[in-house]
Amino acid sequence: MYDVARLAGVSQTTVSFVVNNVTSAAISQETRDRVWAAIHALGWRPNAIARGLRTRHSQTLGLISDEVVTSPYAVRMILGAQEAAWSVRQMLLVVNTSGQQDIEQMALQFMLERRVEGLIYATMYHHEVVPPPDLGPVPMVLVNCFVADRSLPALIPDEVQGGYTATEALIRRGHRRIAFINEVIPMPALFGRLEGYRRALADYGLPFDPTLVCSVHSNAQEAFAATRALLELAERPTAIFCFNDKMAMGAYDAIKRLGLRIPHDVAVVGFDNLELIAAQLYPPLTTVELPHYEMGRRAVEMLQTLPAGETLPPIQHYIPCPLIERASI
Amino acid sequence: MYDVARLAGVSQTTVSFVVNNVTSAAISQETRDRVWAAIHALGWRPNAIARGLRTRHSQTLGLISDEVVTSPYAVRMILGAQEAAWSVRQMLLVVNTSGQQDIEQMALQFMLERRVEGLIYATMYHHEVVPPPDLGPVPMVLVNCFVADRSLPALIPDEVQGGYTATEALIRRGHRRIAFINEVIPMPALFGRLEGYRRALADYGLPFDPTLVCSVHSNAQEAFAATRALLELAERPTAIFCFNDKMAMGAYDAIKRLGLRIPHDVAVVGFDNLELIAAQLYPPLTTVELPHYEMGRRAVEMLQTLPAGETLPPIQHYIPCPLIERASI
DNA sequence: ATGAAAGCGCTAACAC
DNA sequence: GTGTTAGCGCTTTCAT
Repeated sequence: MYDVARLAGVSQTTVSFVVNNVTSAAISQETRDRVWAAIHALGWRPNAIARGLRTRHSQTLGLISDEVVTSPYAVRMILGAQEAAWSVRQMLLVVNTSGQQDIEQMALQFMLERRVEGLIYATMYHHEVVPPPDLGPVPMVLVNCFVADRSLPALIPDEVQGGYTATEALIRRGHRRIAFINEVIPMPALFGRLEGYRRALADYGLPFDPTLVCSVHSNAQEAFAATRALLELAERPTAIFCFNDKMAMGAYDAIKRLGLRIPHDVAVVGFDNLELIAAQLYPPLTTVELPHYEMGRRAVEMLQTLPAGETLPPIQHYIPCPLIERASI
Repeated sequence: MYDVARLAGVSQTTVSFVVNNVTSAAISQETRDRVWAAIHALGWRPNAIARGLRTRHSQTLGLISDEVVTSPYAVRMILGAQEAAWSVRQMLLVVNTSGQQDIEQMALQFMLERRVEGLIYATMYHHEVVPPPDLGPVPMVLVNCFVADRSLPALIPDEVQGGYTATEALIRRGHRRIAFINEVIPMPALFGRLEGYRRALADYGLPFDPTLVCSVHSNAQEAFAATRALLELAERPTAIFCFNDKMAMGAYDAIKRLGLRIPHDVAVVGFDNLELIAAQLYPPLTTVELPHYEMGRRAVEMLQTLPAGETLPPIQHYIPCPLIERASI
């Protein structure tokens, strides 16, 4: 910067002023031009580290995740966060902990040492977490997870609304016997989607029939068997709501194997909106989207709105899960 | 740090020495303990920004990608890069450009201002690129892409070997009429895999039959049609090598629709190893893996080995694509 | 309209 | 074994 100043025949202060467009001390246009010319001539680039030291702003956000970075389920979360950060000239420091506590702890330390101005703690699937306690002075927001006592702000999918939306879509198409193949491992998604399913049924005056609801592990194979069983029922369902798209994949196989057509004979709706599956299946799968992009985006947005030094209110934000209509209902 | 020093009754230098475990000036164990005690008492944490300014090391690597971050194809690349960086205490600054030149240019500037010590430029699929010219003094390695004149080091999948491996696996199972449903849009993967397919055939003394090779867009639907056509051939193939897993998904549908069984009647091998598809398909798909994790890992590894200030030799590294055996052949 | 000077929090010669 | 001191490259107050 001194070199630039010397070449432009001004003080280093002036260079700083023109680079940062400081308005309080108006520099003449002619001087500005000289300075910029010198900058380009020298190929000088400001040193963000030095600037950060001085301003006490790293312009950096930390993103700690368990597996989310590597899971196709949720990569859009990173995209949302990164694009939002980008729009306010911040950058994202990411580390994936593979679920290991020690890595998580160290990652947090590293980020705090780098003076990140906010932290996002994200998980691959919606569940309860216990993040490291010592966050120092930086605000943290949870994405796709929450702490037991709700003492940290969180952005989580509105599972109930998602289950409701899926079921309602089916009901609106005239289906009255709607099966639900649920996940079997207890998790918020399981309870929430089931609750949404029941509420939709109730709201439309349809009975809740326990024989139409089953629980299996969420993979194509178990869903295949479950679908088969469902379709062998005396009064078989005309529509199946699958806990996720992987299961819908198995359901498709079972339905086709029985010579039935989708959606003519049996309608199917999934959950997750995994492009790779939903769009490639035949017919393309109507499904409910997990709002990963939106959660990532809002996470950094929340971190922005924070008047320096303050802490975010521990609000649990339920983000809606929109229906993505394709051709399976 | 001054506060810590005062509390421990030593100079600030001593604190620095114990924090950084400086061996050149051995501090007595008793002093070390006092210093650490003070550090914990005060909850002090070193400021990596100040340290970076002084040492001129940011301990940071930049990762610029077009879509790779958001594509399930390649998220493992980030994992590989991040884990490797982690093991040498570096962190990753990531930005996804969505393919926009201006974002790319700015991202590069931002990273250079933050004094990243190395750059990784990655793309979603294997193709030629023109990265921004002004890299400043930092080394860059390309991942999953290359520049026309090969003037930048690159890590790319060995498509030829991948195609060869897939075909060979089929040949070893006794297949002699092996179809290949290739991609239609010209790209290295298309040419490489075809080349591998031909070489394997030749090496095993099998004739190359052009009627067994077709080109379609790489989606399930077109692969469905292509497979159908292939299976209606007078002398139909007993095995199909699909350009990618999405296409294998379509091939599965077509084979099953014709009442044929996999792999008994027709064997299938894919490419990409998209867990989501390959493992969920029934039967699970044998496929060739794109070495994303490995490319990410090696990229940061290469950046490490660089004696400060030097530039990486522009070697094009072809990373092998291993066969992932499941149950479709 | 521009410049002098005082740090931001740390590292690393060098001195004792 | 430990302390003194001089920066690293910037921003920003206060003078001029």
